[in-house]
Amino acid sequence: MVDPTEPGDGQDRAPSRRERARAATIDEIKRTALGLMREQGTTDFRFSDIARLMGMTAPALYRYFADRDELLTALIVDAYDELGNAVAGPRDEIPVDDPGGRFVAVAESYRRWAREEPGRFALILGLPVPGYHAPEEGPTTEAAQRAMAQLKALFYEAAQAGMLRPPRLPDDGGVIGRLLTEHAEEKVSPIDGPPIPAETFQAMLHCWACVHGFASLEAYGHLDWLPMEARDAIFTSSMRLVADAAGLPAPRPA
Amino acid sequence: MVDPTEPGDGQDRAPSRRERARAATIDEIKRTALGLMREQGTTDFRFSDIARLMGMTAPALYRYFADRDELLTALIVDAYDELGNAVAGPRDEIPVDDPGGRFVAVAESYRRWAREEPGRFALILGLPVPGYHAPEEGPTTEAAQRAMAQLKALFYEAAQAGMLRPPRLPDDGGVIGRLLTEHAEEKVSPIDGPPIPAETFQAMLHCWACVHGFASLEAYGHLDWLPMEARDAIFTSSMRLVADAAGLPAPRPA
DNA sequence: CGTGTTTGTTATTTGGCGTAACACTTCTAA
DNA sequence: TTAGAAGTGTTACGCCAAATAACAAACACG
Repeated sequence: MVDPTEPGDGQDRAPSRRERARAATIDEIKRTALGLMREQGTTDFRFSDIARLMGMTAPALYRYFADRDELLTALIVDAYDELGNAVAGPRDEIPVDDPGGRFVAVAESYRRWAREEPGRFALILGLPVPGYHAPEEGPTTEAAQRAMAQLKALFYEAAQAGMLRPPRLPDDGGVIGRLLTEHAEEKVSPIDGPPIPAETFQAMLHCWACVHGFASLEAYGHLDWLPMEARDAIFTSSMRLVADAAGLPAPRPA
Repeated sequence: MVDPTEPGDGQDRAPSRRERARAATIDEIKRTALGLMREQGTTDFRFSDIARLMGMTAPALYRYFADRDELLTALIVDAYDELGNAVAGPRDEIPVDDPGGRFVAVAESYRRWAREEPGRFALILGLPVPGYHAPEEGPTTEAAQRAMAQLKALFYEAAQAGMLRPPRLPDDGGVIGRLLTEHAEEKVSPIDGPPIPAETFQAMLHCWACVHGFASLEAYGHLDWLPMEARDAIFTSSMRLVADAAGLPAPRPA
């Protein structure tokens, strides 16, 4: 049985010795694969290399993952979750009544994660790995939504607290608002909450695009010609600007 | 001889019949590879597939490219050049005294190119293809700078024409300006022109990051859940905002 | 027309993915 | 305690693509 679902019946009993060993092996495989990705700077890795590093032979890995795609799917889900955690952690260290500061925290940790994990960043937010076919409607999309929800939550809280000015973004004749409410109502709302105003949603996308642009340019080395200090300063400056444009109050100085 | 350099001596005589045939074959190989990339949506392609589509056998391709990396390098250089042309064309259809409009034209064509050519976009602005090792200081960096220069030129012209307000970006204590002038003087200036003020350079990076963020999110399908009209409207709105923040005048209505 | 170059071929090596068949360990139940 | 089932590993193998070697045909040019 390779299928990791259905751990018995519906009940979750204490994991047996074997189950623990299996989980540990799965974890070691994933960690080894990540190590290879980091080492060679690509999303490519060889089953045989993973096995060799673990002191096993390649075919043994197929006891744990049906094929390369299944391992990749697992890595993608993990990566989304970790990116989500990476931005949620620093965000939640800033008080809720400082949404500007919370946004800057999210932006900075998004960028840091991208820079520290370019391979995994490319895995989830770049072009799919050659030959990889994502499972339809699968766990990857859910994981992506969970990660995205961390940013949404920030704006939602700010709106709830009444700390969100109307954004500065032009919406000639309310076209965007109409389109968003017509076609994508359910996507616009964060999980478990009333809808964000369309204009705020638009502002959030603007912020995300800008953060993501910096993060991906930097992750792939396209800003290497700039000294790190300058990159830091420029990034922070840009983030303050987009936060302001989105209607967030200026971050409170720490 | 596979080495494409040294076409005789320094002189460029009329290309002989054989040279023309060779150039045509090289071109066909590249076009076939691009077709495969577009078709399968990845940066991966098989030499054997290219050869089959061309009615040849795989080893014949090695007469034209020493290995997969050499073909990739050629494709990367081409892609940079075409991206540069793709943004320069629409830009130059807008009058020089409308730099805001010229920026929007650049942004829109950058985005369109990314959406239409996600594979090539990933090739140049994403994570390197598995196993690919770029030649050091090679033709790829030069091509990248040529493409980037198209955006620089826009800001340079606007500054020359005195149509550039100081950007709205905060630079506390002029840290960014100092860093830029200290460390990256030559990179800040466009080719063949006096230096752009550091604050304008910063604004340009802000614009680029935002354009690139939208473009890459969309190219890899992360905005597919939004209807195209909404994406268009939101993108345009964001571009107007960043252009304004960068000190460009509002685009003149066509 | 003969010689050397270019461009193609087929045959072969190398290396990774994935499967098959088999061996050893561990858990479970009579 | 012990037989059998389930789980985990192994070696041997088939397949496919990259890249090289050795060879054959077409072409350019004296």
